[in-house]
Amino acid sequence: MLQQTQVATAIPYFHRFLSRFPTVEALAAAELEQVLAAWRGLGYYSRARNLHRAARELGAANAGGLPSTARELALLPGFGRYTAGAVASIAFGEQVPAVDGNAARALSRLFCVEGTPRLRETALWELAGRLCRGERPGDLNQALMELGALLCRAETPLCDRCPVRRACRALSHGRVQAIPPARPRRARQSLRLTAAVWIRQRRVLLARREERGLFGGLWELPCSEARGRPDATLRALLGPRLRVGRMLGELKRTLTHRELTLRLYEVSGGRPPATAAPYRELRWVGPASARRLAMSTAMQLALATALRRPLADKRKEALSSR
DNA sequence: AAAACGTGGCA
DNA sequence: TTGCCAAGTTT
Repeated sequence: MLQQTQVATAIPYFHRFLSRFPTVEALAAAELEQVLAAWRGLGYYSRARNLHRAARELGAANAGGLPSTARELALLPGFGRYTAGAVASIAFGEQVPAVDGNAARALSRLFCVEGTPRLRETALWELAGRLCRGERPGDLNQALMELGALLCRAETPLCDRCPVRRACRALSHGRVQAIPPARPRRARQSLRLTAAVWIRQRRVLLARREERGLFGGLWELPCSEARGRPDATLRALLGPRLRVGRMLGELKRTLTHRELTLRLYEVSGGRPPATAAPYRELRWVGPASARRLAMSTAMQLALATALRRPLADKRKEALSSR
């Protein structure tokens, strides 16, 4: 949960998740859909899919027990170098580094680490590897991350209060602001989606995405990329005899690499197909059940519009209904 | 190995 | 409002 996510954001999810899946066995026994539902709104859903896979591998291999070395941990899905190092050092006391974004920034400044991204990466892990060879490698690793998060911050570092300011090479060289360099960001691609709002007997038609890529495994209003007229787009998805009515609303949402625009159209007509590629499943869902399904925040907002939930702040409402 | 992958907080 | 980043990993 902490991968690319601030601690404060993850905490409530963490508690709910652990009460829902208290053990590796419980997680392994659960359906992916339930795991994704518990992850709903947290983002980067591949983490939930990987964690679920890891639980199943562990259950099969050693009765749910975790391996205790970074080397073995790194074999599990979702465990990269950082996570494997963090678990090994913090939970098992292994003398291995764990360099997250915060630690990387703090180390970069302390030792004036510069150069190409690749060289810096190597240097940072090397430095962290030396530092963690003490009695409490887990504490060292956490202290480094904490230093980066609380004091050696990206925009406004608090060098006045830094306990290692006398050792900081970036500070003595006047390069604190220049290190580390901001990483280049790619421009966002716009993704325009046309979505079907098909309501029948108080239920809305939802679709489950395939388990990969954007929003993989999550439920949503059936939609596809807008090419040409909305009626043509939606008939290609749900059948040629579909009746496409008025537009019910539009939703814009910014993701890291996407500018998402979702246009909602009222549709009706006959019965939907058994399946609609590339979806894995179609299902009629009542509003109460919809609120419990695995769904992105974007789609929660869209659904709130589609079902015409009253109230100005649909965003807050959608989020609080988890 | 560059690009994709969500969402929220903060200045 | 906009940009940047967050206890990164996968393909």
